[in-house]
Amino acid sequence: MSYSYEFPRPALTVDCAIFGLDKESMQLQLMLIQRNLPPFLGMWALPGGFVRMDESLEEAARRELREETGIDSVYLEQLYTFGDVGRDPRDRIVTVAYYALVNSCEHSLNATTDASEAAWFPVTQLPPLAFDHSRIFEVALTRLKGKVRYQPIGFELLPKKFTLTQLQRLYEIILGTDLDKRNFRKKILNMNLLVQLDETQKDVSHRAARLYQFDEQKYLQLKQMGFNFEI
Amino acid sequence: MSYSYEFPRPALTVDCAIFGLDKESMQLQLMLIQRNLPPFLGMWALPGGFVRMDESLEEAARRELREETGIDSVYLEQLYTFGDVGRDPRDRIVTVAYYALVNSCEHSLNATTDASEAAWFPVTQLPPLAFDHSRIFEVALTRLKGKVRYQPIGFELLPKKFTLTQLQRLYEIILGTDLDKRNFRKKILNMNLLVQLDETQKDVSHRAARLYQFDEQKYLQLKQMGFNFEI
DNA sequence: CCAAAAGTGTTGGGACTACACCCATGA
DNA sequence: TCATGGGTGTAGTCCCAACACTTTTGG
Repeated sequence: MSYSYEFPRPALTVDCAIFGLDKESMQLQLMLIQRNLPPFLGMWALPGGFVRMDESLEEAARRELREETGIDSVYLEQLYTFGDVGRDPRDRIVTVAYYALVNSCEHSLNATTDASEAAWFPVTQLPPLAFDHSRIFEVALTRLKGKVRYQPIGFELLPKKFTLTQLQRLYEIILGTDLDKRNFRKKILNMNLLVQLDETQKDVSHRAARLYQFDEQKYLQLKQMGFNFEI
Repeated sequence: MSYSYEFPRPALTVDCAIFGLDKESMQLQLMLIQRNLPPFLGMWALPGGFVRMDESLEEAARRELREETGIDSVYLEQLYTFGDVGRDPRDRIVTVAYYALVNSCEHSLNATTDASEAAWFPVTQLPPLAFDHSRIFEVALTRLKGKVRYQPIGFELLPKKFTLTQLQRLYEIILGTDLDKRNFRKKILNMNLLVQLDETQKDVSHRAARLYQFDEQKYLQLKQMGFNFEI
């Protein structure tokens, strides 16, 4: 192993695949920004940018998220690092991809401060993406589909208080299958991870559903005792 | 997003956590090399090195594996990218960590061509490691323990032909639990992923066990039909 | 009173766990 | 013949899937 300065260095960026859930259409959505610089000028891309020398990778991802979309403090997890030689036409650029889950699609976009256009797209109708960002998105979606089954990260896509039907719909959307209502409720309630609130839905024109909240503390306790979350 | 050359660049390396299985002791082992350059001169470290401009990350990992340990064509998977600011005392260095599974501890070391010392250590008795390599190892071991349950990667640690008892021991070692012999055999054979060979063990001083082989083709077929491997 | 979603139990089948003895082989 | 691991079946339990009707609320 030799010293670093003997070698030319690839540039290093972070990119974020940000997932949200649209309440109306109950569709999974991805946030994209429209590029205002070449290459791929005018095309849509994952938010991202160069890693600075004085910040960790996750710090860089959070900073870019904030700067480009106004999103702050969300679930964020490293996804994969993409470093094929030709993935950027100008230069050798390696990108550390993250994925993020946010719980209110509408809210976030108002906070956008950056000049570049940011918008949500249903994951089933994405525009062509710059660089290898389609590939990154696919890996992110696959990871989300896989992880949601054995880690309680789905809650990150819902508001703090939610109904069991919303939770079930969420899983149906992500997993792409229908779930039995009674079995789903039995299973999820038996886990003892949800606290039932003394509140109900408002403004619905039918019987209002009970609201629930995810109990992270209890989950951490149970996990240490060997409990396994599984949908 | 701006152009890359406006920014100073972190250096980029790859590091490999290489797991093997010692047949005699039936212990999980990690391959380390002894550093012959500062920093951490003389300490043990994961094999690794700088990523070149004309090779992908996985190519870099395979090249370092070959150069430093003589290991060629093994199961290799990207693990995680470590980029905390202070992880290298000299310079900002981001490393893309991989983990590898090899199926014959003994064999591999003879092929070592590099000057640096390479050796296997039981994962339960590792020496202090350079940089944040202990942390990388921990993440790798956690990943291995998690993944081995729902993906048939355990076979990568065994020779092509193996006995059911060897396979069971492997799982017991990695998962850290005892498994029931009859239940284990029923389960694994019911998956129809193993082909029974017309061969038996040699050179054992007791009844020789049947040899089996993992059928990758069948696994890929079954996976596409929605089959889920699970131990 | 109608529409729309909320909420609720039971049963059968399949999978998993626990468990103990005989067999083949080489020394 | 003995020591060592190889190889095998059954019964009880638990979990999961399948399945349909009544309740509440607002319009």
